[in-house]
Amino acid sequence: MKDGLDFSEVRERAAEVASLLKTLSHPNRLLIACELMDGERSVSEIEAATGAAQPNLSRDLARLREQGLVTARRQSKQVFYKLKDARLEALMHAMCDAFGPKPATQAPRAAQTQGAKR
Amino acid sequence: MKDGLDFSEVRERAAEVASLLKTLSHPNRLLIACELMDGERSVSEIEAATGAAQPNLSRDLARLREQGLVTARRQSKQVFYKLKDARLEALMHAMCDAFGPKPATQAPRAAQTQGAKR
DNA sequence: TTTCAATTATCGAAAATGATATATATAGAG
DNA sequence: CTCTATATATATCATTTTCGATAATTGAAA
Repeated sequence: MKDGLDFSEVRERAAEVASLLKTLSHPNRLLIACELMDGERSVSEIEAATGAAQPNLSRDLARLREQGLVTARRQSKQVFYKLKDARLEALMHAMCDAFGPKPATQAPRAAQTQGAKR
Repeated sequence: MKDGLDFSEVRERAAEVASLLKTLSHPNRLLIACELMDGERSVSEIEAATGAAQPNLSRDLARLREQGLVTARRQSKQVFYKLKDARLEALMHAMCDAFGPKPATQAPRAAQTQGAKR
C-alpha cells in the first residue's frame, strides 16, 4: 500500500494542479503571471504589458486571485498585484527555462543552451 | 530594441504555451502525461492508471496527439503512447518538483519513481 | 464471425471568452 | 458637498469550447 498507487489521492492532486494549469492556460493570464515574476505591478502596468482589454484583464486578475495565485493591494487609486504562490513562481521559472526566451525586459536567469528553437 | 518590448513575439509565445497548458489543464490529461513520464503505455494501461472512461480517454489522447505532445504506435490490437515533446517532459518534472508529494503527507521529494507497476 | 482494443460521433449541459455597458472607489477642483 | 476624472471591478450577452455519457465504428486476431 505504500508503493501501491493511492489513486484517489493522486487524482485529487491532479485535479488541483489541473485547475491551476487551467487558470494559466489563457494567453493573457499567462502573460500576467510572467509580468508579475519581476515583482509587483499595477493593473494599468499589466494592461500595458499584456495589451488586454481592461474589463477582461480585471476578470482574469479575479480568477488568479480566486485561485490563490496572486494578491492585491490598493494604494490610493491604483491596485497592485503580485505573485502569492511560491509554487507558481517555481513553475513559471521552469516554463521560462523550457519554452525559451521570454520577456526581453529583463534577463530571465540561466542562459542555458537553448539555441535554435526549431 | 533590446529594451523595447517585443510584444508580438512574446504574445505569440504566450499563446503557444497557453495552448499547451490548456491541453494539460484537465485532470485526466494531466494524469496521462504523468503516467507517460515513466515510459510507453498502452491505452488500457492508461485507462487503468487514470480511471477515465475509455471513449473520453481516447478523445483526450487525441488532443495530446494533436498538440504534438505524444506519439502513438500500434502493436497488433494495442496502441502504445509515449511522450514526444522534451519540453513537456521538463515541464512535467518541474511540476512534480513544485506540486509533488507534500512534505507533510509523504516523503518530500523522492517518489518520482512511482512506476514499478508493470 | 466473434471478441478485444481503440477511435469516432453525437448530445446536452456547463464553462470560457471577447465585447460592451455599467458600477465602485479614490482623489482633486470648485 | 457636488462635479469630474481616473483606476479598477462587475455585469451581461452571444458565441464557442469543453466535458461526461452513450452509441456506433474501425482494426486486428482467434
